[in-house]
Amino acid sequence: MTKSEAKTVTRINPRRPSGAATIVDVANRAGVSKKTVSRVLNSEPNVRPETRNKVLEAIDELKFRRSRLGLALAHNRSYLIALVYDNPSADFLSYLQTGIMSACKSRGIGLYLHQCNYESPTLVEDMAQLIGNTAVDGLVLPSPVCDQQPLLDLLTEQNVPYVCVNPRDQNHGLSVAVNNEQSAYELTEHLIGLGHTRIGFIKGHPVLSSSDKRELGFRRALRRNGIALDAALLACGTNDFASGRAAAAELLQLDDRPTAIFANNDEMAAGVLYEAQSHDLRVPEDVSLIGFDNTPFSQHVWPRLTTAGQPIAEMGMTAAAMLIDSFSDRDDSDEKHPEHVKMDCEILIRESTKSVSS
Amino acid sequence: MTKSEAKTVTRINPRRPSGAATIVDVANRAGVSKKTVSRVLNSEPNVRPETRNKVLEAIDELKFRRSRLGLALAHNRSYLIALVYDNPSADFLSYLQTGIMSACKSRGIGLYLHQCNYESPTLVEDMAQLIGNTAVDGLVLPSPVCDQQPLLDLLTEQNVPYVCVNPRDQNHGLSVAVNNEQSAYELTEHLIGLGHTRIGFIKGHPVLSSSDKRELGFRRALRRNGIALDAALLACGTNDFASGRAAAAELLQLDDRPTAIFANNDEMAAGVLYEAQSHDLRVPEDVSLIGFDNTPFSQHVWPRLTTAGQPIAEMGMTAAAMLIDSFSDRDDSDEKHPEHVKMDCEILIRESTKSVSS
DNA sequence: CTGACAGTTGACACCGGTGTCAATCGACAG
DNA sequence: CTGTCGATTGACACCGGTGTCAACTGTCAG
Repeated sequence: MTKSEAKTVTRINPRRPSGAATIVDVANRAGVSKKTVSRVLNSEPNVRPETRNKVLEAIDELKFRRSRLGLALAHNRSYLIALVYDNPSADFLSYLQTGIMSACKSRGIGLYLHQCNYESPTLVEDMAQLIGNTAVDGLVLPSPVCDQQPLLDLLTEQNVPYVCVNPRDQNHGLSVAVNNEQSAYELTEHLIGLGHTRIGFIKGHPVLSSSDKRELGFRRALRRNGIALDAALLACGTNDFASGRAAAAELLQLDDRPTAIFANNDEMAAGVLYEAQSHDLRVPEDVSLIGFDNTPFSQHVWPRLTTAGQPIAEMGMTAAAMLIDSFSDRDDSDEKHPEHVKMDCEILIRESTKSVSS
Repeated sequence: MTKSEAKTVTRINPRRPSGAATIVDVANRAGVSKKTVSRVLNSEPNVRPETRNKVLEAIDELKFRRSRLGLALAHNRSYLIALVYDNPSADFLSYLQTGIMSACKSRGIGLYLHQCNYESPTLVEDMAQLIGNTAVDGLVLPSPVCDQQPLLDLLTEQNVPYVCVNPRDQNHGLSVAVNNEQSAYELTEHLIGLGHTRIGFIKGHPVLSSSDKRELGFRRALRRNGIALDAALLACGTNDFASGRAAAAELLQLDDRPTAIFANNDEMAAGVLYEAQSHDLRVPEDVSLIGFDNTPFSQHVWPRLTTAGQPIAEMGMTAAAMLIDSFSDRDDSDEKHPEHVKMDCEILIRESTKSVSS
């Protein structure tokens, strides 16, 4: 039966370039078929314990590791999710990545990175390429990328799952968001509780939904405490240091200077602090200061900034977990995950705020 | 010729789940074989212009995009490189990623992210899994991951290309590094030029090679200017804010206080500044201060810190370009890339340093 | 002794591309 | 008219896994 024997030995694999063993090597070594090895790898039932052991031994001896490529091709999915970001702060990005990767790791999924420009006309085309070429299984979209409707339309059309992080609105997909409005409200309440009534507010970058929401929280706190909003105390910024400085210069030279300033984020608060200190105004003695984000700056500067911190890593982890679980077959299908998760910021009262002494 | 016609139609593909067209769809549409489509995709010669156009049309009509999975399987490479990092600062990571991705993009390579713990006993095993499962084509290893010899041994044994960023030593692989020693030398020279002779130095984290190198540069500058090293002015730190504060507390309470402090990095310099300011010492009037890294903190604090900035994004771009080009087939093989690239930091003289006035 | 049936295993096609090799075609020299 | 040769094209195997289905085994009831 030389003929049938020749058929059984499917192929003698001359060691692939990488030198790693394949499922065929394992099959030959264990004296079984590819399919049986596959059964063992996937813990399928109906494999005789004796056979299973032979296969496991072979796997061990050859240091076999299943290739994600073969798996991917067979299942027509890449076992990869992509983080598509535009230009978040380095700290946000770093924590978010850590969170995402921790969720990925326990689920055997890899993380693919893609930087884009949210206002580029080629954004949709870029993403179509990413989906077409790389066949990522899903996307994590932090603000402001997740607010680009044409992009979301594409994903919906192509049936690619995604999860938004801090989106402007909750759309049909999944989302994880932080309660910006409430946190800004609480920070403002803190200032009011210290006796401040003339509070300057520096708006954030208009494209970020967090800017609107924080301003809403600020306004609600004033309203709730019967403090009229003075338009002169409202300055515009773009979340960067320079715009914070400029806004501060404007606010601090008013005849009736605010006794406290709430900047939409820590980086602008840094600008305020810089502007104040370089004009010999002391924080918090002359002016109290509040930021948002709990950046390293806010923790390291003197005085440390009162601010609010998002649970960024946790958001990343939750977002990735929701995303992956949404397209993975799961047995416990009764256990429904929520589609929209809202998290609270941590309010951090520090030395940059103080009661009005005058 | 019904027979040969039937043979030409290889298979009718009932649209894959993702809905995307495959090379077979294109082939059928254009009335040619898979192989011919492949030829057009790869710009191979010897395809009749007429045929090429038919194929291009079909590609266009079907919005066909070549799957990286098929490519990967056929070539036994993943068209992915991995960035394996432990715990760099968020800013470093963010800029590095941007640089790497820009080099990747123009070469059609994707970026895979992997966070690890450089001192974990499972580091090597983790990496073996990454290589075995994901089959990444190469690795970018920033310090201190690139200083783990067992890991490098594994990569060498498995023949996986890698590039080190800021390694302790230049080994057989590729590397991109910044001239830490020289930059620290120049910063110290700057202080000496301002008349400082009692200069405190706060060492960095011992596991990072940059710490040693910066200290060497500091010492060389003293030596070169005939200033004896006072052991009391040498403090230990671990590159974080708290250790910078602690070291500053130690240095600033000396009877013969240093007139300047050189902290191994900006975050520790932030600690020094905090400690000084909270004890009513003014920077730079009472003590000059130097950091390293050009972090946002150093730019945003008042006074802004004199520091040195690494060209991080450029380093990332160069590293990724070297790595990818090292394993990509290139026609212009005469054009040799260097294997070890050294870059210079930008020395940034700002307000935190001032001549000794006393 | 026979048939039904669950447990176990393997042959084969398939996923989406590329590499190899042979077949076909047309032009041109002998 | 025939042979040679380069240009063009397609059939087929392969990369590393999984899904489908049929075949084979052994046990047990009828």
